[in-house]
Amino acid sequence: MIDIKFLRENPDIVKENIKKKFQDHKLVLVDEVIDLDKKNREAMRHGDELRNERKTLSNEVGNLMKNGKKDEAESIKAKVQEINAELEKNEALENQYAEEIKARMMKIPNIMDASVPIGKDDSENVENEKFGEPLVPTYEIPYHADIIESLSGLDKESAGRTSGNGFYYLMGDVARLHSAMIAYARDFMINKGFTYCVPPFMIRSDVVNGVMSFEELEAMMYKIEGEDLYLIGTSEHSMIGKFKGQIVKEEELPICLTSYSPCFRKEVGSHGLEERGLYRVHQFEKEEMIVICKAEDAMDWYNKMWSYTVEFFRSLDVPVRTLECCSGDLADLKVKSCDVEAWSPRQQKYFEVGSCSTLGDAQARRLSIRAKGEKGNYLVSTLNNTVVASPRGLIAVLENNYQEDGSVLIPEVLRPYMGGLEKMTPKK
RNA sequence: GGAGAUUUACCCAAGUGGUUGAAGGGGACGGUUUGCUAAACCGUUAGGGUUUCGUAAGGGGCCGCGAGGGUUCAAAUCCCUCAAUCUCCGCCA
Repeated sequence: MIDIKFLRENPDIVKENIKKKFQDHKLVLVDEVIDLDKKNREAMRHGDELRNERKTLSNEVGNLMKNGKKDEAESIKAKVQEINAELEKNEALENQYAEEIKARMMKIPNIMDASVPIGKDDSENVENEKFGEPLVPTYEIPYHADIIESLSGLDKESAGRTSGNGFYYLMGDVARLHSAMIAYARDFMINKGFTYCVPPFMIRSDVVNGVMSFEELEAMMYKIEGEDLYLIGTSEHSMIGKFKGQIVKEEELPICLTSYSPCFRKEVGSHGLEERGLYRVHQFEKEEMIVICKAEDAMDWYNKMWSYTVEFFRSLDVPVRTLECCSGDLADLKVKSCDVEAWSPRQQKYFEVGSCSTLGDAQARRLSIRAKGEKGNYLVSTLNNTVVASPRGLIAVLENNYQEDGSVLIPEVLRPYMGGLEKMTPKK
């Protein structure tokens, strides 16, 4: 959500930005908003006048009553009732304009950073940089679910019975490795100076509506029956929601938090669930990082944040690359975003394990998150990024550390979390 | 889950229908006094959103007493719904 003042003063920039995102059908929204905004301000001014008049006259009624001039008071009362009738009509108009403006503002995309590459869709995303040598082993790497099964680490059949498709039981050492990664990610971020946080795993509808659109909500969120609660799809929801309507002190910035949570997703979107694997599932666990900072520091943090994820995966001997979201693939709320992708030696290609975004002040405007500074209050910038999500991160580690004999080496940094175990070997 | 109490500014707190344009403390800040500090005294300290006038400095208007509705000529004050906090009971890891 961009600033309506900015739109008022720079309609051409807003339109140019829409064109760069190949959303030409939204161009008309800009002029509509300008027109509605004008009408709305007119209505507001009229309403203010009426309210002012009512206040003055009501006070007069009080004075007249005190002095026993009942008849005069009655005639003024009648006058105020007329004003109220008009005010009611006018307020309906004010509300209508405000709603129509908001509906359009929600659809107008955030102004992208100048560095975002122009492209129509995800096929035109741009590889920024590779980290680590993408190894092509001389032996075949099995499908990740088969690796996990060979290590007696997976039971999808039982999960199917208890919960249905998209769920899984992780078992034994593999389950432990999964938890080890999350725990290591937590400590990794704490060492970067982030504050660790375990947030609520359910949030109310007003928070959900603040962090995502209705369409996204329908596609992702599980609702608790009979309660005003949703299971979170990522801890970003509760972590950013934490600051909804708040004014933080400038000296507290930047706020750097790292949070653990399970994540629940309906995944009713285009891709759907995978039959066998653990790549796309209804439930996973994630270590997340969020930063709330001043606008001028946002780009520095953005670069630091994705590089933390790169560093994290490199410490697990997983080759990665960063893939920048092109204009057409960039979500409307974001200023700039890139995915961190891990190398899959089986598929000989990279796959997404994390996503780093800077949203400028758009999210803060929507949720009203401000900082109190010397020159007054201002909207903060918000950023979020994945440290690691598992099982997806688990897949990357298993494939990249798979040995010819079917065993899997445990990356050194994870061994302390595995009771010193160095290697997982198939039972048979 | 049940019963009761509470929610006003940085903190405490007065305020049950009409100069509340929100009292009074505390704290903070500024000043006087002072060799310095403290004390005392004086002063300042209600924000936030938005709109409008003005080149600007600045001045108006509207909203704002947990949130949202309602009653009324008029709401911090009366009514309803919701949320949070505290106490007790129940239940439970």
